[in-house]
Amino acid sequence: MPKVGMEDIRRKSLISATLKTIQERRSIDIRVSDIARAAGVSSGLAHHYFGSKDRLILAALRHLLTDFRRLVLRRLAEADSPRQKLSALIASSLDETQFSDATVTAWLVFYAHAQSTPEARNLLRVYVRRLQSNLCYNLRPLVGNRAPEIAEMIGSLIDGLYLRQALRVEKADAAFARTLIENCLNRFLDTAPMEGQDHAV
Amino acid sequence: MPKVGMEDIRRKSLISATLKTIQERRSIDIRVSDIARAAGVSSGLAHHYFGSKDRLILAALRHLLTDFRRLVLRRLAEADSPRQKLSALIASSLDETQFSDATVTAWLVFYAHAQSTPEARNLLRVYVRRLQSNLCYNLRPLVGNRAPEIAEMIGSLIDGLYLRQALRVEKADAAFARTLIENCLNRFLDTAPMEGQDHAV
DNA sequence: TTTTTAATTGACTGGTCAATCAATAAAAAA
DNA sequence: TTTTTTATTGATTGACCAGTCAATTAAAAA
Repeated sequence: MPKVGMEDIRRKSLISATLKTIQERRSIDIRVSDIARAAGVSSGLAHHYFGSKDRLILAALRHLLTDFRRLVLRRLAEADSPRQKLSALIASSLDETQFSDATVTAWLVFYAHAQSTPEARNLLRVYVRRLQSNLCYNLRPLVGNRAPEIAEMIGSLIDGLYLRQALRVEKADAAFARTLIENCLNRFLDTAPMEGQDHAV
Repeated sequence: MPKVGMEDIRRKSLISATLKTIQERRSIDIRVSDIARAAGVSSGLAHHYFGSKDRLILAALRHLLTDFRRLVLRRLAEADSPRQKLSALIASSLDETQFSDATVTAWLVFYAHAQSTPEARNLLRVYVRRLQSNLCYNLRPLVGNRAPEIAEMIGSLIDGLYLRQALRVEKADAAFARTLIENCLNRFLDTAPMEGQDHAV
């Protein structure tokens, strides 16, 4: 039933069906046929467009990351000062949709998947590094050369809150998580020496 | 070849073979026959003693958790003051062996596995809750009713540092991670009001 | 209209693996 | 010694599933 230009539509719907299936099954151990059914097509078509299950899964990860990046950029654009940009970075990681059960589950599943899949690992590493350098860049005017350490702290806090959110039955509120990080950050800003260092890190 | 009392030996060696296999493959997607080979027995024997792959994997998780708990208790016993106990809790999570590539990988793999396996999830939740209440209990004399918030922060930091360690190629030093958390904690101790609250959390 | 070409299906193949089971071996108990 | 009991194996079964392929449909191009 070929209406030309279906490819793009199918690819997109297969990719979101993949995410949806991973989220519902709470695992990466899913069948291509399930994904295809969720997208309303045959399993053959999934292979036709993506070649293999692995590549389809990578495409889904890439999609998750791109979505997130879009969110970050949008929020960053609305912020003026470094301090506001820091809040924008925190807020985009811990915005209500990102901190939802489905999204958090997907992240965790992909993180684990990346352990045994070099290409997934690289994709995630890029994302981590980008967040890290964003944080660092905006921290520098505020805390000088303690920026890398504090960036690492904030980044770890975000990831840790995700991990714990994934495990919780009664999901925590995204606002709670944001406040927690902001509080922590403020502690370092209030009293932090503008330049000059104390402990090596 | 029955020398009586083999059961205990086999169970133990199958459990550590399971952990080892998960760590080597960096995945929970492993074959019973691989585990058995690593333990030097047939795959039939693994089923004989554990009934199913699932139960063997749960036993491995339980073993990881018990090992960790033993470490925590040992370190706690050596600490006298609440402040020292906090450091003991941090140090046991981020001790050199716990922060090693193999261990960190196993944790991440199990965390993801727990998303789709209720029994694994419960085991991990118990571990998180126990750490949390330990932290909280020892924070209370130092920071009053901000204890829960700060405990959540430290717990999240630990988990986040694990997650990032798992992703890194050049593994970070455990001492670096400990220092980072101690620095953060100190910020809250130095200036924290003994009682009395500011923001709701 | 005829031909080409993109889209799509679902049956099929081949490989993989968890779990079972009947058989065997030898220590321990009688 | 004979019998029982425990330990152990590896071949086998049955289910599952990724990926392939030949066939079909209908839009688009000629």
